[in-house]
Amino acid sequence: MDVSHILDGLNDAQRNAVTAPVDRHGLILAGAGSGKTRVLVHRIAYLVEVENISPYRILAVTFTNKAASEMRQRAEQLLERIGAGWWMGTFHGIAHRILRQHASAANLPEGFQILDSEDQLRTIRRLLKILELDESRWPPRQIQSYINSKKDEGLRPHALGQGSDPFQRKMIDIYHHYEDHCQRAGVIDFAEILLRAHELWLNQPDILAEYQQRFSHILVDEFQDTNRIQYAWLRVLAGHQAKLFVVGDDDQSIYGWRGARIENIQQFPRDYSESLTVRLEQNYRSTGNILRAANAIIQNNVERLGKELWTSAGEGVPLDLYAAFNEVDEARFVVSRIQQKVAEGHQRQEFAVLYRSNAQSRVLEEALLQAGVPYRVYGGMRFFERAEIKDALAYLRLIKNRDDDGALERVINTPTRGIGEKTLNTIRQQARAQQYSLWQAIAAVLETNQLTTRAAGALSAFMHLINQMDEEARSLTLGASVALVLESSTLFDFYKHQRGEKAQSKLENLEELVAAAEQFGTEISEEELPLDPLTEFLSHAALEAGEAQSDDWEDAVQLMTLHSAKGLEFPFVFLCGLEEGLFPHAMSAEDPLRLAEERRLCYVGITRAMQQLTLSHAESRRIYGKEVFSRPSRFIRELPTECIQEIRAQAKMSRPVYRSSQEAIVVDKQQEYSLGQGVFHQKFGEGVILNYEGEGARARIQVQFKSAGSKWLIAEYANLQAI
DNA sequence: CGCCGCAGGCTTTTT
DNA sequence: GCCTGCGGCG
Repeated sequence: MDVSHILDGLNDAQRNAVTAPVDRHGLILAGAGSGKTRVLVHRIAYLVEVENISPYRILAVTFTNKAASEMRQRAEQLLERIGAGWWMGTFHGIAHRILRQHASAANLPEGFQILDSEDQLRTIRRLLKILELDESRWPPRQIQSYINSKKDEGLRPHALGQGSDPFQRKMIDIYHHYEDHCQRAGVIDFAEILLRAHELWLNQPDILAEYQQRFSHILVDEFQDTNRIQYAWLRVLAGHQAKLFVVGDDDQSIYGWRGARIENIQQFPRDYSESLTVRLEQNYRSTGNILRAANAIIQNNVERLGKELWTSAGEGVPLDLYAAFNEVDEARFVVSRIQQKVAEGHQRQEFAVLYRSNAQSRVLEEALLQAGVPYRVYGGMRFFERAEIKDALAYLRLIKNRDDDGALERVINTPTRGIGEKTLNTIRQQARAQQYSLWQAIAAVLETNQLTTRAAGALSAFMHLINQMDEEARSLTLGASVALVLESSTLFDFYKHQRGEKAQSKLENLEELVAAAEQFGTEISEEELPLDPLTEFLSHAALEAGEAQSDDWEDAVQLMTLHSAKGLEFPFVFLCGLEEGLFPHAMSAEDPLRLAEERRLCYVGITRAMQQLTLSHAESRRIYGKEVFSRPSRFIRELPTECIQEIRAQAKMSRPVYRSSQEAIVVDKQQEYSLGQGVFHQKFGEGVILNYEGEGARARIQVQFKSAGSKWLIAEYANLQAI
C-alpha cells in the first residue's frame, strides 16, 4: 500500500513524531504554529495504514468540540473514509458516552441529565435556600468553584476530612448536601462526568478491562490543559497495555485557574520514563521578528520543558508599539490602522484585536462602530445557553425526568400560569420535609388539600400539561416533540404576543431550536442509537452549547480575549492594554506561578500573529468608572528592542479623556477648536484642549498647559490661539 | 405579578 | 461604568 501521502510534506521532527515506535509512549512538545493537529491526524493515519491498527482501537481526546470535529474531519480526509465508529471526542463527551453505557453501574438513573454551569449555580442557590444559608455569607459562585475544583482534583467530600476551620467545614458540608441533591434529582455537572467515569473504572474492574482491551492507542490533544482527574482517567485507561501519545505545549498552558495542571505535561517524561519526547519547533505561521519576540518573552519563565521556535521564512516587519494617552486614543489608533490596511486591499477578517479582559472590548467596539467598520466579538451567550432555549429544554428535561427540580423550578411559572412564590414555598417545604422531589411534593400537596382552589387548579393543570406532553411526544419525532412542547407550554405564544426586537429574536431562537432538533433527530438515527433521541439531544445541548454568534459571513474584524484566541491565527494582530495591573492582571502579579501563566498568555497572544503584530498600552484608562494611570507592562520590557518600532503619537501631551476629537467646539464664526488641539494663551502659554462644557461664547474650555497645569477658561475671554 | 430603583460586585472559559 | 440581584411599591 502506498503510504507516502501520510509522510510526505512533514518536516523531520513531525515525521519522527508521526512514526514514533507504536510500543512506546510519546510526548510531543508542539510549539505554536508547528503543525500540531497535522501530527495528530497523521499519527492516526500512520497507526491505521502503516501499523495496521484498527481505528476502533484508537481513542483520540481533545478539550473542545471544535478541536474534536476538526480532527475527525481531517482524519477522514487523510484516510479517505468515514469514521463513524471512531472514538474521537472531548474528555467530557467520551466520559459521558461511557456513563450512558454503564449508567446503573455508575449509580446513575438511565435518563440522567447534565447540568451546565448555569444550572449548577442555580442548583447551589436553591440548595442554600433549603439549608437556610445567607448568600452574602456563602457566595454561590465561590461554592461552585470550590466544588468544581475539588472534583477536578478527584476529591469527594468524605476525602476532605473535617475541615481545618469553620469556613472549610461549612464548604465541605455544602458540597456534601450538593452531591446528595444532585444524586436524588438524577443530574450530574460537568466535573462529575469525569469523576464518575474515573470512579466507574476503579470500582468496576470488569468494565475497565473491557475498555483496556479495546484501546491500544490513546492520543491526547492540548495535554498541558489536563487537570488531575483527566490525567488520572487517562492513566487508568492506559494501564499497562495502551500507549499514550500526548501532544501539547507547556508554554501555552493558560488555564491553571480552572484546574489545568501544567505539572502533568512537565512530569510526563518522569511518569513514563520509557516515553519518547519529540519537539516541534519549526513554525509555519509567523515572521522571524514575531518569533523572536515570543521566544524572548517566554524565556523569562522558569521550569520550562524548553523549546525555541524558528522559521525558514524571513524576518518580516518589526513589531509596532504604540503608547496611547488613554483607552479611547488606543482604540482610535487601532481602528485607523485597520482602516489604512483595509484601504490597501486587506480583508477585515485578517485583523484580530486581542485583550486581556472582556471589559476592554467596549471602547474598541465604540471606535469601530463610529468608524463604520464591521466587527465580531467572540464569547458571550451561546445558543443553548440562551434563557428561552433553556426554558424549552427544561420542559423536555421534565418530560424525561420528573424529579429534576432545577428544570421544574425553571418552568413551573414560565410563562406565568398563576403559581406564585407562596404556593411554591408550600411545595418546597413539603419536598424538604419528606425528602421528595418537587414533583412528588406537588402531588402530595394536592392530595392533602392545603392550597386554595385557584393554586391547586393551576398546579394540577401544570402536572397534567407535563404528563400530556410526555404521552404525546412518545409517538413523535424529535423535531415534532420539541415543536409540540413549545406549542403546548405556550412558550411560543408568550413571545409571539410580546412586542419588541427582543421577543422577536427569542421567537426566532425557539424556531431554530425546532430546526436543530429536527436535524439532530435525522442525523442520530443513521448512527447506532444507544438511547432515546430526546435524552441524546438534551446531552448534546449541554455538552455542545453551540456557537455564540450566528454564522454571520460578513467580512469583519475579530475581537476577542487572549484566552479565546488560543489556537487561532491572523495576519494582523493587535495586542491592546499592555499595562501593569491589566496585563499582567493585578490579581496575578504577586504570585510567581500566576505571573508565569500571564506570561504564557502573552506568548500565546504574540504567536497568533502571522505577518504583523502591533502592541499598545495606554497611559491612563477608565477601570470600573475610575481613571487609572498605569505603567507599561513588564512584558513590553521583556521584548528585544531591536525588533520593536515605536509609533509616536502626534501631540505631546495628554489628550481629551471623554470625548471624541472630531467634535468641534464652536465659539463663534472665527473661533473654532477641537479636542486635543494645541492652543496658546497670553498668560499660561502653550497647552492642549482637554475638555469643554457648554457652547458658543460662554463655553468653558479645559486646557492642559505645559507649565501652568490644567485650567478651565471661558471661551469668550480666553482668546486662545490655535497652534 | 411585574416594574423600578438601589447596592454591591467585578479576570480569563470549556465542558 | 455596567450588570445582577433584591426589596419595595403600584
